[in-house]
Amino acid sequence: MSKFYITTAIPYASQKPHIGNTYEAIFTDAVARYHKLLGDDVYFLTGADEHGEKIERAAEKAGVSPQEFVDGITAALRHDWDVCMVEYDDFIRTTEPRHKDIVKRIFKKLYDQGDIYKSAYEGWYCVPDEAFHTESQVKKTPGGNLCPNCGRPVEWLKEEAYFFRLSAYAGRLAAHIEANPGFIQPDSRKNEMINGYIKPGLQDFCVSRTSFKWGVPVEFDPGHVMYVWVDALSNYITALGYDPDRDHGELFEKYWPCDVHVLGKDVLRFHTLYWPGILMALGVPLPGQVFGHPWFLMGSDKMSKSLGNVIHAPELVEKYGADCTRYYVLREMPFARDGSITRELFVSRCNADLANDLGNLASRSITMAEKYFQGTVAPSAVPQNEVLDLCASSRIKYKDAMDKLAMQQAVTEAMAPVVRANRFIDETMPWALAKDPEKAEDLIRVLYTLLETLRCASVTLYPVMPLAMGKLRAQLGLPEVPVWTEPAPAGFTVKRGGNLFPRIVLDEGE
RNA sequence: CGCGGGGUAGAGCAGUCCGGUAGCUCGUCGGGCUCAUAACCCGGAGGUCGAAGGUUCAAAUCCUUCCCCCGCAACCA
Repeated sequence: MSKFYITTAIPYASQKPHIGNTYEAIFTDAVARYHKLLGDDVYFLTGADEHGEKIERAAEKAGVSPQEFVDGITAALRHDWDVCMVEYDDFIRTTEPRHKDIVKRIFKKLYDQGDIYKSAYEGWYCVPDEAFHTESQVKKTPGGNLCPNCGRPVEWLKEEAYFFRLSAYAGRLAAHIEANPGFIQPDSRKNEMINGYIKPGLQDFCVSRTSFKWGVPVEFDPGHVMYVWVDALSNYITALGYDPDRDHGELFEKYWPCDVHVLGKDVLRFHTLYWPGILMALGVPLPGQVFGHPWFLMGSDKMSKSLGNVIHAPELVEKYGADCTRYYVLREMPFARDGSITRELFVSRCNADLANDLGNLASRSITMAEKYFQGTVAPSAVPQNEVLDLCASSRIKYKDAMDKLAMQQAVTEAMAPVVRANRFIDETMPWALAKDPEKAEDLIRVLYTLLETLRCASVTLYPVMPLAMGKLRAQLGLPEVPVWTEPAPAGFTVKRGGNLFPRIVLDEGE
């Protein structure tokens, strides 16, 4: 049994979660459950990034304190994770003392050893937007430079700030990426990191601000609070009890280095450049893999509040259930390209795959087992045939895909035997076999094949749909929670329950 | 000449690395079956594979040029 430590990025608690944040949590949960299935000792961390200027301002606007504000957002996050069956081992909030105390000491240590130094941040500043812009970002006009966002004039400002000396680690980082092809996934993103950032030369990045207060204070320099990077990224080790000065906690010793950081492609840069830089400076081993997942598009448009096309996971869960929601997002998101979600696609996918193929296969198979054998199918010998061969080969392909985090491929593989089994019923016509007493043995083999196919699917699809697969397994007379090495049973004793996946019928106007 | 991804049947995609009768899912049309959740199974129709040129016996696939869409562009959650 090997250990497996996996994390999501910690969503920024400035607004309620949308399907993108939830997707990440579901994906990570599915990978974690897959490793539990294999028998690994899994630790799954998620949390919330609760500091920063945006939150400070959002709270002010809402008329509450920043802490009250993030309490509300984080409660919403945890609620969404819960209804989506995301079972994490720990949820870390960057406002918790256990995090802040350690982050302060990490910052101090990095400062003391010269990896963090004081300098000034200069740039074009838009006063109304309260935002800095680079030379290349501002719009140059004869009348002066303008803000790229609002079009108002910007002014050159200088702000005292601390910087992390990332440039000092560029060589080691490039070598590490070179030597570990799996470190950054997918490959297209890795190339982007190398060509876009490392080759042109890594620059030091800003780790403190004086323009807002809602953050972890830099204790040796009042007026400065930590800017996101050191604060937020450190959550992956502070949650495990990392301590820069003393012995680390038991969890850290057991689970670090992290096996996989799962995060959105938008923050891949910070996790593959900044974070390893910080870890190198601390003398802590680097994570095994950083996976930047793509995004969900609303049809072909970017999901955004201003377009008013944001989908929230709990809505889908309430209407169609956690299993369908999880199945859709995991089945529909490609490995390296953006996925698409609309109500129509959702309903179509769930009906076709879950209600028609999987649910219906379970329904017709179990019904026949009860009808022809009073629920007990015990073959004299385990049959061998094309369908069971496919179960075996799909299982191998599923595992390969899962190990590469190619979830869409894995789910498709898991479904292949289900599709084949439906055809098998038409080919063998068990209802005809049932009328001929001499064909009793054939009928047993057919039904055993069907039930065994369902069992195989209940194993591979368990990480995707834990609730429904648990129910299916109960109907098949199996323990609700499967293990990867579960042998094919000598026979089945089944009991029909309700439909696993009722067909979704859209109401008028939906 | 900024970087990356994409343009294949009504919709969504695979195939492109390693050229050889253009495939999958949904939809649609026709048929079959009756175990099942109006589900399942079989078959048909539907594509000049973004455009042009080149290499080749043969190009969605290789080369050149161009057009269009999307994302990123260094302190951005």
